[in-house]
Amino acid sequence: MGDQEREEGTVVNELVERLRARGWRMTPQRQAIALVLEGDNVHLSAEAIINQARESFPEISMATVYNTLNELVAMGEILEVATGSRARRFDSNTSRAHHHLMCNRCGELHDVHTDFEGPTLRAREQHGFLVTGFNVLFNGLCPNCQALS
Amino acid sequence: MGDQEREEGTVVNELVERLRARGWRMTPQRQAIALVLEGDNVHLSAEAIINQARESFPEISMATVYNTLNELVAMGEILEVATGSRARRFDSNTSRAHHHLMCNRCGELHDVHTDFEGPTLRAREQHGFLVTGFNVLFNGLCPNCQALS
DNA sequence: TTTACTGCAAACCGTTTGCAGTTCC
DNA sequence: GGAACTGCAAACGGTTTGCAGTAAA
Repeated sequence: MGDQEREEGTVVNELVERLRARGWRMTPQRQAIALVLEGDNVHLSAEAIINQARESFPEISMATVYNTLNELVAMGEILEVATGSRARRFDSNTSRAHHHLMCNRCGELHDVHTDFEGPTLRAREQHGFLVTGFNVLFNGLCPNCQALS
Repeated sequence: MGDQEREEGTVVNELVERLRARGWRMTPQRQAIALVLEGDNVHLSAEAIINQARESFPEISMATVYNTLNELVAMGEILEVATGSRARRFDSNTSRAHHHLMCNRCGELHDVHTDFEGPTLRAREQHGFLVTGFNVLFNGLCPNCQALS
């Protein structure tokens, strides 16, 4: 809170600028959401995004947040992480391909960058698919949860 | 249907035998579920499992299927695949570590086996986690969906 | 002024649960 | 006989939707 100061009602935020450039109407709701999504290691659930967005725009509704998140995903401005858990997790880091590390216990997520060029599937393992990419989900216990067990 | 014949009401199925050995009561419901899970490349949703189980035991209820699937996952007899989609997908292949290939369009899943020993995270990328494993999800278009687009 | 966007609240979907009744051992 | 299991149906949590009203451009 407060890292991003408002200047006469306008948020300084790269995502806001990109959305404006795409022709989006820049409502205070969308600015609040963009503010939450700013940063390098943001992997929030929709609920967490709503709660944080309410800090700068208390009246924002779930519907608006979900609508916005879905549009952002559709246009590639944010990513969805396949975690296997019930609630979706959104990742605002689209600038560089990366993978994820998740805590089995509390669900904490981190971006990770690996050395290798990535696994490739031999032709016989492709089952006729046109393979377009892959994601690696590392898992383990975060420092906090190690201490607890 | 019919690959696995009943012999005087008893299903011949390795999973059934393992569960019996674990002290499970072998109800017809559980046999029906085990029958569905038999095979090498089974990646069904709970709904699909219910529907297929009803072919051999029509009265089976959702509650029983979900209860059973959850217990099977908890005891490691089946795996859950993190696909990022809303409905869970269950994988009955626990005999050999493997990864998955999913169709972006229709959600079809395949087991895949990769050459490499797997990505490793340099210490600085572990963020203090105790890393216990990883899963790779390849994605692309299955043959069917390639033909459609 | 126009039409994109918002909030409400009800619906939705996959999953879980409490409980009374049944069945396996 | 008794504990383990089942089915029902209601509840749940996360997400989506229709629609009437509001506000950005």
